[in-house]
Amino acid sequence: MLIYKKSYFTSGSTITMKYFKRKKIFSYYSLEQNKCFEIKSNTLYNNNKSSIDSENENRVEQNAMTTLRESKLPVVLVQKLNIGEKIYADGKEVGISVSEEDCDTPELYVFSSDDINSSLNKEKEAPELKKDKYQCPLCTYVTHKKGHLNQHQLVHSEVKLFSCSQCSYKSKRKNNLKSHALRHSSSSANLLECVKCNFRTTFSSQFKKHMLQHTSVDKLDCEDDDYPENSKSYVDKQPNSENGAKLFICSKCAYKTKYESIFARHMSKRHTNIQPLHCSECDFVTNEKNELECHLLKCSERDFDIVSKKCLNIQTLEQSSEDKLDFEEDGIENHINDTKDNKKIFKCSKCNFETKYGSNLSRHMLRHADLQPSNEDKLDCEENGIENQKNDADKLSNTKDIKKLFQCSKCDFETKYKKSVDRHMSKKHLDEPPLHCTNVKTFDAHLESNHIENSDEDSQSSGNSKPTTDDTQHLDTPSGEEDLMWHKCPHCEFRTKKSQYFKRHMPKHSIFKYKCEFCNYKTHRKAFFATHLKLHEDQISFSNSEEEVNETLFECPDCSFKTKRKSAFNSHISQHTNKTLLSCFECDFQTPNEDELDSHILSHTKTKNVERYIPNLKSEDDLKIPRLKRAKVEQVLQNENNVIEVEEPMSEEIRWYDCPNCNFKANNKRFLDSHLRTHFGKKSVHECSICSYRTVSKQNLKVHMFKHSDFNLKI
DNA sequence: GAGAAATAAATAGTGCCCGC
DNA sequence: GCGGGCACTATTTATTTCTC
Repeated sequence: MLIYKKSYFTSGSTITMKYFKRKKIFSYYSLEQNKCFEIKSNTLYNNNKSSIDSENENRVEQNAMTTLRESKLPVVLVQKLNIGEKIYADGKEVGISVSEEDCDTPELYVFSSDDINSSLNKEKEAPELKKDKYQCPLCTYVTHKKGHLNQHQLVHSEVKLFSCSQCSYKSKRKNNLKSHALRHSSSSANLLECVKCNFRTTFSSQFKKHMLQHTSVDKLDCEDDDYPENSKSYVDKQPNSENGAKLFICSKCAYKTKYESIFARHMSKRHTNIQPLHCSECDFVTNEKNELECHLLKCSERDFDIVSKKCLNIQTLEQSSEDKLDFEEDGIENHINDTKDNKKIFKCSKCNFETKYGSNLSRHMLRHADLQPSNEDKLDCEENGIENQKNDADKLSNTKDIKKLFQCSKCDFETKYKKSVDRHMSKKHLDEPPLHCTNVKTFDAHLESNHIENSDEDSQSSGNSKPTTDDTQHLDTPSGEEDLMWHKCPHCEFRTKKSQYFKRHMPKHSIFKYKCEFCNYKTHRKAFFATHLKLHEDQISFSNSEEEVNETLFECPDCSFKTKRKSAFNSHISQHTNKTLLSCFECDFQTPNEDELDSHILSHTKTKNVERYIPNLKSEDDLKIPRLKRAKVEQVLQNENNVIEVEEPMSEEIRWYDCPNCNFKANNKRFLDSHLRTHFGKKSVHECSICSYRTVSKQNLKVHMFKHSDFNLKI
């Protein structure tokens, strides 16, 4: 998915602008207008993968230049970055170094000019709301110091200029890199050890936090009193010399300066017992009057913000009618309580699992990654996924009632498990007649005829529709009693007091009208589908390309990436593995997996001459060709003529191994296992001896085997 | 398998100080 | 007095560990 990136630097008076190949637009941030701009490029790349040639690239630059100039925006292209190059603007060094990684992308350009400088000058005034107050143009951050604003604006930049020399860590800020560097330092000088327990850390903040656990801890904030008792009182002026220049050296600390006035200020600020100024609102103390004034202003604003934000939260809850609608369905009271208490609930998008800890949710999600769900569970997950998407859109996903129960539609039975409801239904209500509408034979038939086919997703999704007379006369309670009766879905745990919401829900159990071509997502609502399609924006942008589309859905075992294109999948996988992609000589097929390449090449070998693959045989290592091809080469070498048509590999006698998770077929079990690792990662696969079930988890296999034992018992 | 807490690490806000 | 940088620290996020 394309991310709308913007980078903004004030320290170097430069602006970075990124070119998005797929969208064919330039994106940059305008200081003058305080917003991001997109500029379309007139030059279209070919669909061929290697089409970004230098000629096209230059044309894109020229077009961008022209567009920029015509737009009269304060940006002029200086140059495209190359690795290791310094950046100059109008003959002057701009003063920003860009890491090699960022330079290495052809999409990154740097712009600077006098216009920008003038804009920056304006920027000095523009964000200044009033004296000593600066606001970030990209967010709501406000500070009273320009330096802090500069530092803050690194948050909006993606460039990490400070790299750790010992690992891959990069930081936007030098001081954070310094903190990080302590991780690599094993010297005891940086290690803080608790004298009352075995706790050790290199972080002073964590050390202090730890020490608070020892209730009898002594005063910790005593840095200012740390001077040795036997140290003599400071000497006001202690001139010394360094390289011939006079130096004023502080006897109380390591400070030294060649300026007498500055030395005097240092001594007065750092080593004199002047009366500190206290904030009346908090514990803040300072020696400087202007600092106190600055703090007081901030302190009062902070209190106001806290109050206003709380009010805003409640107001927001009450404002949106659509939100209100969903609150009713999901439990508005719990939502409000959770919001007020600021208790975050992490919910699994594939099942009903909920936890207060994000880490536990991450761990739980591994279960879904390990095992392919059964059809029934898959449906449940999809439905929950739809609900969650809806809730995400309404920012309610984390605020639903923790005790979400499955309820019997015919009695008060409730349980946490859907299967328990099914079991309950089969035992308790199997003989009972189905729910009847007053006007139709069966409840389901009634729903189908009156509430599914006639439903209009678009109008419902807008939230403006009102229940028809037909709706209310059937499912609602008599006039005036609507809010007293729950409408319970017979297929799931959903229930609502509003017939219109019930009507909107029921089509979920009908045939899904909208099916995503990029993943398994299905929905009956057009609005949801449109929202979902945004997840595949990048893939959609390629929908008209000539790239071959595979019907199989490829899912990354390491993240949530999904795609129908094997090439895209392999390209993505290589990001995790950092492996070099192996290319097929015959087509554009690429894979980091040698076995998979072998398997793929079989599709070409039907009528191909081996010489095409191995034009000049040397040694196997030198050739670095897949094993399968090497085997074929050996056959060729045994032939006297050294030129032979490759044997037909697609023989009917070959046994094919089908992947249970996709349409992949292999004529070699090893290839299938290799392929299965694309579903399960690099873990070993455990197979069921009775059926085709396969999993990477030994424990899962054990659980699975109970199914067969259960089956045997029934027999 | 999951709840809960501890620990580690990254990130960002800000007080403080210094050079000019 | 201003701008910039450093250092401290609170907060957030990720990982590990203990326990049931």
